[in-house]
Amino acid sequence: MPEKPYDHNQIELKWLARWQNADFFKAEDLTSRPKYYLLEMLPYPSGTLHVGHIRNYTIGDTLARYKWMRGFNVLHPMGWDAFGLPAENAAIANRRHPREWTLANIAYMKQQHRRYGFSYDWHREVSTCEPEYYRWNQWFFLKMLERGLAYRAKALVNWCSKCGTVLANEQVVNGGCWRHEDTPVEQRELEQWFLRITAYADELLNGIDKLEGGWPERVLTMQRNWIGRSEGTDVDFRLAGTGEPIRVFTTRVDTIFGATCMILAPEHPLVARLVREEDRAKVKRMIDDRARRDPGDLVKEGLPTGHYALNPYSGEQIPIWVGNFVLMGYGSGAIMAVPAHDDRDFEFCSRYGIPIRPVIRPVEGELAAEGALESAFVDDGVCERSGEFSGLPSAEARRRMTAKAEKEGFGKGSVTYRIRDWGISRQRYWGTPIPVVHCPGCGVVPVAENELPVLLPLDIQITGTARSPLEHVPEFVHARCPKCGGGARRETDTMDTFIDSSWYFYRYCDAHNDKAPFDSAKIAYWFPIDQYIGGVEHAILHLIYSRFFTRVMRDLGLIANDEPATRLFTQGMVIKDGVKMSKSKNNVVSADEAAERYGSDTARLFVLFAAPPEKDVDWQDAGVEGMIRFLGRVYRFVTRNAAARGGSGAADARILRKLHQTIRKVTEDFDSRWHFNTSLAAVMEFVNHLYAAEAELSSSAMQEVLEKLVLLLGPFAPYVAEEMWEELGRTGPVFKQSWPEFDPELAREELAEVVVQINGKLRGRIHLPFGTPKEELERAALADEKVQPLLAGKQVIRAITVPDRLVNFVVK
RNA sequence: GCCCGGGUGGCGAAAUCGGCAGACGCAAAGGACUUAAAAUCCUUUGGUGGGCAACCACCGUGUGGGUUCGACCCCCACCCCGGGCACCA
Repeated sequence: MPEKPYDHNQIELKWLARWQNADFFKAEDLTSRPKYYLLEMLPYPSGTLHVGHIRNYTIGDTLARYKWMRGFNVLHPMGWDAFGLPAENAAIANRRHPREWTLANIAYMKQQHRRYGFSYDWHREVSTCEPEYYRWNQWFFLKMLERGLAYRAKALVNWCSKCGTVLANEQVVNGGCWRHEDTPVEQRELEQWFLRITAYADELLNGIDKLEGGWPERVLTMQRNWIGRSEGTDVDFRLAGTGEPIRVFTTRVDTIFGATCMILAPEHPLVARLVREEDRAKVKRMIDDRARRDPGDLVKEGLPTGHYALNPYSGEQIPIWVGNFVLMGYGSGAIMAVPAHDDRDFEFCSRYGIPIRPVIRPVEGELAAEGALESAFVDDGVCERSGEFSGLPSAEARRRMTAKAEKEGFGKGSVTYRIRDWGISRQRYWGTPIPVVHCPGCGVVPVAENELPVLLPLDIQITGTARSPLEHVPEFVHARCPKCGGGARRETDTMDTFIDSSWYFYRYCDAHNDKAPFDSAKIAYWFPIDQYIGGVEHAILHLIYSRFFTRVMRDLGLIANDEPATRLFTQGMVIKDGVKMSKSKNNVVSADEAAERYGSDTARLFVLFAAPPEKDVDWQDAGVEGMIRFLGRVYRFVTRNAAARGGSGAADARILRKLHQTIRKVTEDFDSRWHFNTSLAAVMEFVNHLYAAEAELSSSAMQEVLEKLVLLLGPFAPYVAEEMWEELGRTGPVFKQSWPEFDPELAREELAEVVVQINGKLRGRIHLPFGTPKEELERAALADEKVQPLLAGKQVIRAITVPDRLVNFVVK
């Protein structure tokens, strides 16, 4: 049969049409077949996919197809993270409704997904901006409210006085408003909703140990640091004069005799009272300034209040300052400054001439003289000048000093976390309405469960002014109080979109349930996720929130698993010309362009072949050409040999061995580290061998080789594999065939190649049967014609032999 | 500043357990086919030196040390690149 040219467009469009309405990738709930839940992070529907997205989904799709071929019941869903600020910005810029804009983007991107042959079960598609989805956000919120996991508190927000609106953090550019860069952002205090993630801080931290091995180490490290557990001591100093307590948290209570001042965060509640009238403006400036600046280039500044605090251990009076580097959100918002033993305090106190008093000496060394330190001594050591605690090692002093505080009631041992409660209020339109009303009589009242969803009104003008766009919609704002039936004002804040993505993967298991977020039995079947794939940029927020939601849902009795996913894979980016693809750099390669020019099979192959999936890859057109060349090479070979009469058969054994070695290599890559670049290299190498042996293969060997080759390529290049499968006269989609097994006997080389070294340098190779005993190996190595002359006149001191691999002679 | 990654040909990379450095692909050069070109197929391709040649010798995985019969791989110090965190008391 004559070969056919590889026309990728014709092939891909043919199968695209055939697959359009097929239900190929439907996952079955609750079967006895082994399940495999494979998930890629759902995208924000920004408008169009580029080849960076394609890489992410190709990694997942290739694995999904392999698992199908391995007989798994694969759940491979896709959805849309469809709420969010860009839709609102687009509305302001183009006068297009966020919903309309979002839905159009989704429709377009879905076609792009199909064009690439991604094997999603579209029956389970989830779009987070639909009431069918977000009503369950509201439901979870109510459950958390009932359990005290949702609460209101005052918090600072970014405010632009020109827009008259709240700014999201990403709308703050260099300390100014994104639309009015000359207008500095101010900090305003607003009542906001929070979720009590800190209640789970310890559990989230301890759970990390169990993810070890399944999640990348650096993600786990980032999460540990983010939670930031510190053990220390709360100590109440007393305000001189009134005696009222001022609490500080310290991990180094052993240094407390060296405290030479106390510093309050500018937002600390006492500051308003203690600071002199004429300094109020300075404090306000400190607060705004900190919000605007990179924390890196903030210079430590302070302001004395003129008041004093009493150290409960020494009775000493120390001055109280306000300092811009003290954080209100951590500990109690007040610190004791021990400049001799803390770098930050050292810097601050040096600047303002506050005494620096060493009270810890190195274990082997002298206590530094007062004022003699060049920098803080921050290590543990031995306490000195510390009253009854002098002479104690730091750790012991901490224990005894904490015990004393507890006994005398001025403090206690304490654990503090860096992680804060999750502020979920957004003064935005395009998000999930928070389901509560504000009643003048009853206060904050939750909407009844059977009243959900609180629908986001669609008739709205988005102008970018006012506290929140929803405030302009009277029929939304005017509500009845569920408790007393009187008039009430509906909450106009919407939820952070991280809520949407914190539990969407549960919804995939039961996407159309209108009675509950999902059926728990289905979750029990599918969960936990076997493999989650996404960008490392979500290592902290999305993945911690998801772990938090999972635990809340477990405690609500809805699910049994503690963690959402047993394995996580973070893939690298696709870059172009050495930099990240972005619209502003004008170097974006669109998914459409790649598919039209090269075909989606080729694009898929390139992103897998260019580097292992965890590394960044540079999109290079020349490299892509190489992949289309390879597919053409395979395609022509298969088509011209599909019905060939067959040759001598002289190469049969050799090629079949190579075939089984190739199957082994590809299978091992799938089952271990997903280095598809080496899998594909092995297949290419095999094809190179086929070209060399084409005339020497018997017809039966050829048939077997062609069939297995097509199956091997199936997960990587689904279109051309399907076409070739048909050319071979076979029916049924490739991904429903069994993955080829390799036979270790057939894959084995006849003879082992044993390397001969002299003093570690390669000098020759000998070929011997596998399992040749050591002595014989050495005898053969000595007899080798290349080795022999080099050993003449030398004395062999030792021979190191690795069976079937190597002999190394150590000579003098 | 701290914590992770990483540094291998002209380029992307491979070497999975301390045992043949550079598989596979790109680019480049040469050849075959063609009126010609494209496409395709074949060959060569880490560096230096030598040989008409098959080939031979030496050097070579960021730098400098170390461990080892043997190091891209392990240890110590340093340089460079990328990422994350960054006043968390």
